[in-house]
Amino acid sequence: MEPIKRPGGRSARVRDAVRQATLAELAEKGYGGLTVENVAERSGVHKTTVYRRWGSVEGLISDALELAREEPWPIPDTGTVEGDLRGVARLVQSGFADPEEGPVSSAFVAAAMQSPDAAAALHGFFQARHEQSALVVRRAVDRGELPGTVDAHELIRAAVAPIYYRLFVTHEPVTEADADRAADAALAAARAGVL
Amino acid sequence: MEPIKRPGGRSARVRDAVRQATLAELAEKGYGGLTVENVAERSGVHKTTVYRRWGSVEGLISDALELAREEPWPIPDTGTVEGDLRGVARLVQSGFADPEEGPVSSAFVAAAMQSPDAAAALHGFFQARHEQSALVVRRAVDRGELPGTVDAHELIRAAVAPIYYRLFVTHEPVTEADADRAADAALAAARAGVL
DNA sequence: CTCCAATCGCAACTCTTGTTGCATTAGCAT
DNA sequence: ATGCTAATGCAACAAGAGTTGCGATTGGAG
Repeated sequence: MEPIKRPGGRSARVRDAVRQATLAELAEKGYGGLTVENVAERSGVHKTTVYRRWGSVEGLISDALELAREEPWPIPDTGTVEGDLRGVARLVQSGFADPEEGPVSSAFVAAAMQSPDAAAALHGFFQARHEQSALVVRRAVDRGELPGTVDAHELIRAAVAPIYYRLFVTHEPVTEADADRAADAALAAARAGVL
Repeated sequence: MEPIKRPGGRSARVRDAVRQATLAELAEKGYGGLTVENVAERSGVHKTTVYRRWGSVEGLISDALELAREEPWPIPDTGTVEGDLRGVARLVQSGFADPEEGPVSSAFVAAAMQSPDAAAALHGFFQARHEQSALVVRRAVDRGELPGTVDAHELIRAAVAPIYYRLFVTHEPVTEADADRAADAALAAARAGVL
């Protein structure tokens, strides 16, 4: 017989405890302050077990990322592309500005830069996000606001990229106005037929 | 008398040796593989000295960043905004694709996510880059290709942001076509008066 | 109910990272 | 040349991260 998993057993409890502890630690201390040992202590799971199952800080984050991927996203539906796209951009901006959510999301990005596993997990995460966000574009095409030739994913990328650029590359402050401008610019490009 | 510096003395030699070793290590092993001890050994400087003057891996990178900031950038001059903007975007894309330069630049971004000092240094670096790149926009305005109301820095940001977004956030491959498209989209937005 | 395999807890250990006190050297001033 | 001071080298140490072998516990199968 094949090795059977024990979805409701101790393993699952341990896993949930570690995941929760990871997120709590991340929210408190950010990526730089995340330690395998701290997570172990906080979760009540022995450090050896955490090392064996997750291997490292990056492993912990990769695991947490797969959780985050499942959560649906409140895609805005304002009736116009302008409003919807701005809504998406603002969702990104406010998410990182939030003192609880921000450090966790930032940690995901940071971890992905140092671990191929985390990078793959983050790639999947954003693939899902882009897929969900594409709905905004499809609705716009249906309403005749945009030509059917628009590349939905590319439009979304252009709408949010400047926010991430400011946050993680140039380290400039990001305001709601910045989010709106990025969305508007992407939309203008799409209307011009470039995206 | 005030403490006098010794610009041509041993301190300067040590500093140069460490800087060079840092860049070499970064190019070889990337950010994750950069260690104070390795840099010390490679540079021939004792590890205690490196710890005292640079403090940590992030300190080493911050220092190297201030060097990189000085280096001028080959701003393209093709005669048209399209060409110039695409040139800037391609410069970014090819820089990160380069097996020598890429890991070093990526390390700068990674370090800035974990150290306020490195973040400040990177902020200054990009401020300088944006300033240099703005020349492309000013020329375009002079030629009448763009309205004088264009925000040069904002246009540059929009032109390169999608590249960084792909590289460091979504971890998608980045081609020359992607760079061109980002530049074109930014330009279309600027022409529409959004930037 | 009993047994068995997988998983976890535990303690001891190693290895790497970073620190500290002191001796030594190099560079600049006089 | 010579003395003074800052900077470096050195060795020993402290702290923390990660590993390993073994025994204990868990939860499912028969």
